[in-house]
Amino acid sequence: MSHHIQSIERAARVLEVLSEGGDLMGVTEIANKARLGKSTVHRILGTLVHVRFVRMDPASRQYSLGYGLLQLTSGLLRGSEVSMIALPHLRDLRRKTHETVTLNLRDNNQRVVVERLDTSHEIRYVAEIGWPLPLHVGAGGKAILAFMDESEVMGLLEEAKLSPRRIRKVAEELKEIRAVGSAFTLGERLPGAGSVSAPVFNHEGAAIASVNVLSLESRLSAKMVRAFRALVKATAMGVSEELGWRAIGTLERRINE
Amino acid sequence: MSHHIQSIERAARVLEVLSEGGDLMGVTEIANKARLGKSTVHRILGTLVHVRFVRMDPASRQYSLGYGLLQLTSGLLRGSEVSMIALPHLRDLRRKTHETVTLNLRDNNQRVVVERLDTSHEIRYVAEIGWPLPLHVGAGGKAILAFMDESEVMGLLEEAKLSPRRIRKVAEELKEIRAVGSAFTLGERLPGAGSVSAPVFNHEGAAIASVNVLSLESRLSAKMVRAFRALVKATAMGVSEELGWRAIGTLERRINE
DNA sequence: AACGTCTGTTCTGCATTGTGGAACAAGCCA
DNA sequence: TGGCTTGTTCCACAATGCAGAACAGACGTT
Repeated sequence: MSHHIQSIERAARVLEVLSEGGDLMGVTEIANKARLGKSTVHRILGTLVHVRFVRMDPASRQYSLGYGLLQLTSGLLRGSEVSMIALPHLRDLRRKTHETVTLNLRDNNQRVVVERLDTSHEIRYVAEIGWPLPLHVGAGGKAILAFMDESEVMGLLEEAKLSPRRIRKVAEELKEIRAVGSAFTLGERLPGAGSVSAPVFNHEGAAIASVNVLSLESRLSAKMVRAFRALVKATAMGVSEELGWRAIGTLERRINE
Repeated sequence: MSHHIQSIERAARVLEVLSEGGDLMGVTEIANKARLGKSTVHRILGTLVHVRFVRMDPASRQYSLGYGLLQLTSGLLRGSEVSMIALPHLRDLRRKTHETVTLNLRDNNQRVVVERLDTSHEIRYVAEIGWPLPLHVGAGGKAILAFMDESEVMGLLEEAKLSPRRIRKVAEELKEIRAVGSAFTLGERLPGAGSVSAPVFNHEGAAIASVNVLSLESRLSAKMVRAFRALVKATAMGVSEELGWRAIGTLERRINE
């Protein structure tokens, strides 16, 4: 059984620490936060600087993330077919809702925020680009979960160590989501926040993403939720169709499963 | 003399290959392009998947970049103070020019595209976010170079292995740029493309970035170039001032040096 | 269906490579 | 100047990652 390469895992730890720190950091500070030796971190930083993943300010000898990382992700971020197709639809959705709109992509047993258009409102819902979120918490996750294989969902929920009764509860919710075609949660991931979501299907009919409208409990009336549900569903369907998903029959078949 | 850590450099090579490939790739394909052994690449990929820098499609056993990288850069991209301050100004500039507008940040002896707002025109100028570009090629680089320390500039040009007469020519251009406060190049980096740029100064008066308007030779008249020069300069100055740069005197002093 | 030929994965002994403590150098503040 | 940081270098040891070859699946061609 080939174990993982130590130095690469450590380098990743260093990068994480650096990204959380935000500002410039010194070698010992990084070493402490990453729980590694000073000289080890020094050596790692040296090679990370060399490959431009980390940048060093020569004057203060402090480190921060480098632009080599940007170069890597530039392809990832806008290069993803789904993102590119979805973007105009998302803009449209924000214009209609005046709320923050996001696109989540499924990534194995989690979801990742890959696109975000901010509301013009003062108070904003937090959902940073790149952040991984669980599939079983929040509307954006459940919208995807609801259209995944039953067995896969169960395995995932058990792995997340939910109690049997919570699993039953989630299963109920997923059924409801399948029936309606959209998900709505209130304060599930963040207290005081509410979100409405609908799944995006690819050409094979797999739920690969979700379109979400994020708002605040205080701004949401029952009437608005109804309106958002319709808008989000329409948006997600628009994206799905452009991805080659044949709308007629498929969703209905799944809904009435 | 501590040399660089081999496995980290190799991991970086693998990530680069993956980012260039764009699509999903198999182990052997990656191994060939990175000039590494198959089993080595396999091991590296395993740990990169574990830290979420790489994602594996379990069905096809093919690899692509993972969203863990996005998480790292989300702070880098929009977190940069300069980017955040510049963005509204850039939007304004695009509205006025109807051309692609970019922001380049100086990164040691190169510059990096950190922000890009696309033109609505069909034909677009290519400048991907995250790409590193030389400082001595293109208006966006020269605008920065023109306001750097003379000795630093010379060292940089020699390191780039320019011939003495080319160095002289560039020095002439930089002088001209200092006199006017903006740079204009035609087809220097890309044939048929033209760009107009102006430097952004931080609170210490150092040229840390440039604002650029990118267009095509066929769309540019002398009159438009004049107009763009003024607009770009005004935009860059607006950003500089918000960064704490005191406009009065400083630029003029540098210009009349 | 059985074959050849691609894939990706696992194994194993060897030596290379990375490790970490301690020693060194360089700033900074009192 | 002295005592504290900090970042950097050194070096001997052994743990760690290496490469090649063997293994196992998946195609797809005949």
